[in-house]
Amino acid sequence: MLQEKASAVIDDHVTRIQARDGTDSAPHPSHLAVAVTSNIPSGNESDQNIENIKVVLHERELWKKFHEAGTEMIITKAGRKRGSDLSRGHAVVHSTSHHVISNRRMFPSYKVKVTGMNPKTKYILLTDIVPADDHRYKFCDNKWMVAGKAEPAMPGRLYVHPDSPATGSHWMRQLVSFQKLKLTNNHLDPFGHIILNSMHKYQPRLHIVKADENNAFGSKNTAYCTHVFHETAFISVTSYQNHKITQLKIENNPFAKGFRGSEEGDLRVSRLQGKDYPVISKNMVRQRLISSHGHLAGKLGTGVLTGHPQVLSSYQYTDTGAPLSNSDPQDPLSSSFPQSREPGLLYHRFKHRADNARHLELGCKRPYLETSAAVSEEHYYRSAPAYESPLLSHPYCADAISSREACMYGGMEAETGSGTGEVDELSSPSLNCNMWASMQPYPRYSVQTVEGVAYQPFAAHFANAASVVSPHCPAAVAMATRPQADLGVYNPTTTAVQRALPVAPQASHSSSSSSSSTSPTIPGLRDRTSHQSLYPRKSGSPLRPQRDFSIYPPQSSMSIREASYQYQMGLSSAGTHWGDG
DNA sequence: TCGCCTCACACGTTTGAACTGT
DNA sequence: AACAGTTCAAACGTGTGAGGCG
Repeated sequence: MLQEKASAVIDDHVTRIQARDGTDSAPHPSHLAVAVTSNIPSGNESDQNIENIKVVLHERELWKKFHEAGTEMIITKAGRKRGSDLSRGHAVVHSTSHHVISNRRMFPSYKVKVTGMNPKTKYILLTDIVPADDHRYKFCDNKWMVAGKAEPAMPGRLYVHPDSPATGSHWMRQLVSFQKLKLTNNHLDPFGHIILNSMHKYQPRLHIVKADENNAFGSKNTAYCTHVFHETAFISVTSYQNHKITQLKIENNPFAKGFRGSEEGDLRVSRLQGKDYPVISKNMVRQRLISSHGHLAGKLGTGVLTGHPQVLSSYQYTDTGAPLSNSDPQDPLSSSFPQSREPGLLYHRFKHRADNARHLELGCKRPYLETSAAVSEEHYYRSAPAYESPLLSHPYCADAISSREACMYGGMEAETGSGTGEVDELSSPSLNCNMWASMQPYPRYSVQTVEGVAYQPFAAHFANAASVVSPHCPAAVAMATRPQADLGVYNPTTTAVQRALPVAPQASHSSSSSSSSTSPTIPGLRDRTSHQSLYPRKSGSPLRPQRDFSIYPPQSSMSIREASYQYQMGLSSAGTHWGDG
């Protein structure tokens, strides 16, 4: 019954979104991420409608620094014990969560300032990380280049903010931090961390779901919005490729303080190696060499690997919803990262460049030369060519991916099956995480980008979620866990929904940081929120500044079936200009 | 040989329980 | 007794380099 209702809502919503397609994709002029509504109920909402919610990316300048250099995020496998602590003689007591020690957080961390919420309305905040395109990359010639087709997508997972659901006043009181979101490349990750493929480009997204009891699951009044900050896009790596990124991380991440200072850092390396003299790391030297070589190569390769100033400054879309490009002539990222599209140009251009890049592969990650070690860090920074930003938003070409694996519920499903995930859902009563929904294989959806970075539609996550266990946020769990079969997500109607789903941001890199989209109805919330007593929360409790929201603990034993609800995702977007703070 | 990945490591930061002072 | 502030060890997060693998 509920499912039918949800499907009906989706259909209705899709219809409206389709009617709107092509008319609302223009970037929103605001400097904030303004939710552009596509289907907001009229007359029965307060002024704080979901489309009025504004989200500002915290530390946007830092993000931009990384973005300009081509953000990389380390992904690792998990499950090892901490050898270093053991070696220090610490009495290591391993709790369940402490066994998971290797997965890495994102840095910069994903933190946002939210305004415009109804203080009394409850919202669920969650993030996901979706492929930004269908390419695999390699770092060559000090640039990121396309290295082929993307590997099948990892199980799509959601990170539900542990405070969810909470009132608008709660969210607006302070920064909302997704700092403890962790990344992994372990396809079988059982801890609920977000699974990514190495050397692939991803785009984090923020979703805000209205979860108050008057806008609950099945209600057409329930709304949500999606915010995307293009500067948070990154390429996942198992080890840093770009020395610039390494330096930025070291300089800005407190945990990496031990590596700060070129001389001190080198000395530390020396100590680690039992030497009394400074040692320049191989990576450092390599990067220096590549940097120098890349500079030359870049000149030699002008027009092939370097910037294309003519690339459009705003996203354009094909009739089918395919993004064109988001490159901004002023965005340094545009200059070194292969462009998949340019205004009026076709998508294959990307490949063309990749092919061209082969001619320059001599400069790819060559072994460092000892003589390069003589180059001081200071000299390196002063003489090295300005880093060209390798990270561009590449539109995702849904057609290009033909066989992404459907996933079951978060973490446990990766290799136990594929497709609906319903089986696993039934067989796996719990999950030690508070997030996650499965990502639908790309081919199942037509992805419409609104502002450039195309990716797996949010709805796909929800619609195909096999399970999510969130002791903190049953509603969010619920919305992400409804079996896709129930949702009929594979039918044409659903495809239409996905076409209308939110996409990457911005019409202009230089002026826009995020896009947002909204949808009016997200069925399934009422049922969960009305059972909050099962998950005691202090929805209005004050938060510590920049509070963390651990994806642990693995406490919930709520059955997956219990958590199975449907979510609907609507779409619209707003190109956004961002004012700091 | 090469690129990518895993693992172990040392070090710094964060956290929270235990302790101390008011 | 209650609360606030301090201390400190454990836990956690980090980049690095060696080595494995295909």
